[in-house]
Amino acid sequence: MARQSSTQPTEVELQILRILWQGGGSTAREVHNGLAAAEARETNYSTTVKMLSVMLDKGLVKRDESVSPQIFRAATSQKMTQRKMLGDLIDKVYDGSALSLVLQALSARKATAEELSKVRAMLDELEQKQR
Amino acid sequence: MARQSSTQPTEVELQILRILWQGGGSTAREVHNGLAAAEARETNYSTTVKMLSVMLDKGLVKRDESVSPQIFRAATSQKMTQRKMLGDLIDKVYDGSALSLVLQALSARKATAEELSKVRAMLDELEQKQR
DNA sequence: ATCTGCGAGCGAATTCGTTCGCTACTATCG
DNA sequence: CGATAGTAGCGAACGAATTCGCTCGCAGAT
Repeated sequence: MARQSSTQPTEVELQILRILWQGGGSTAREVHNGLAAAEARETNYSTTVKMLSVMLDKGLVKRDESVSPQIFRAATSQKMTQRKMLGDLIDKVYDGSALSLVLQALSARKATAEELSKVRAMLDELEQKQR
Repeated sequence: MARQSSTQPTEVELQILRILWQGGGSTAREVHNGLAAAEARETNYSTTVKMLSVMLDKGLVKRDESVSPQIFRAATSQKMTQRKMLGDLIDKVYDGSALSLVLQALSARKATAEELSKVRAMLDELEQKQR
């Protein structure tokens, strides 16, 4: 049991994690339904259960066995996972340059004025710290 | 032959693409050496050749057979690939919010003053367009 | 007490990415 | 002309991720 750490969550694992992050904790049944709802995913219920058990082995999720049905929770916060995956993407496809990623993210998706001002605020804050 | 479109390049495929993007075009041998140099990758030469042929099938690379040794080139630009992968990441782990990704990217990696000003310039430009 | 439905879990089957061994071809070297 | 070295390609093998079939146990309904 227990591998983890080195590798990123796979596709399906990520989908499951998203459901868990949303609900804060879900039963296998809820995860399965969420999965079926979100994606064009027509997999068997037992597949979902299996995924959860695999993820438990990997340490991606925690399980509360004291209640029935059992409740699954993500082992790591969404923030942490985001941070890690973002870093990986930067290394792998942006040659380590966070800057170019940011620029592209800004230009790719049209942001609202409100969003832009938030970014601006963040910039101000960063420049504060720097001096 | 020819699958593509739906799925992202895999790990190794991405490494190969990076080499191709750099050189603008490379022989199998060059790719292999590049691979060996960059990563702690001790794979056989024929593995590299196979990967290239798989990627050719998928449409990830193009091949110039008129010369010998043949020259491989990435089928899509680095920019395009970045854009696509970035979009995917935003959808998959940031619930579609480019904003939170940008904020996190900015805060995670400490940027230089120069970088920050570039971001600022981009912001200005975006706000220009908006009105 | 039986039947029925759901939770839980195991192990086999399938798919996909990755690796390599082996063969064929070409061109150069002596 | 062989011998030698590098390129090209195919199919098998392997491992990891994903899928499911089938079994078991427990609760509530009949």
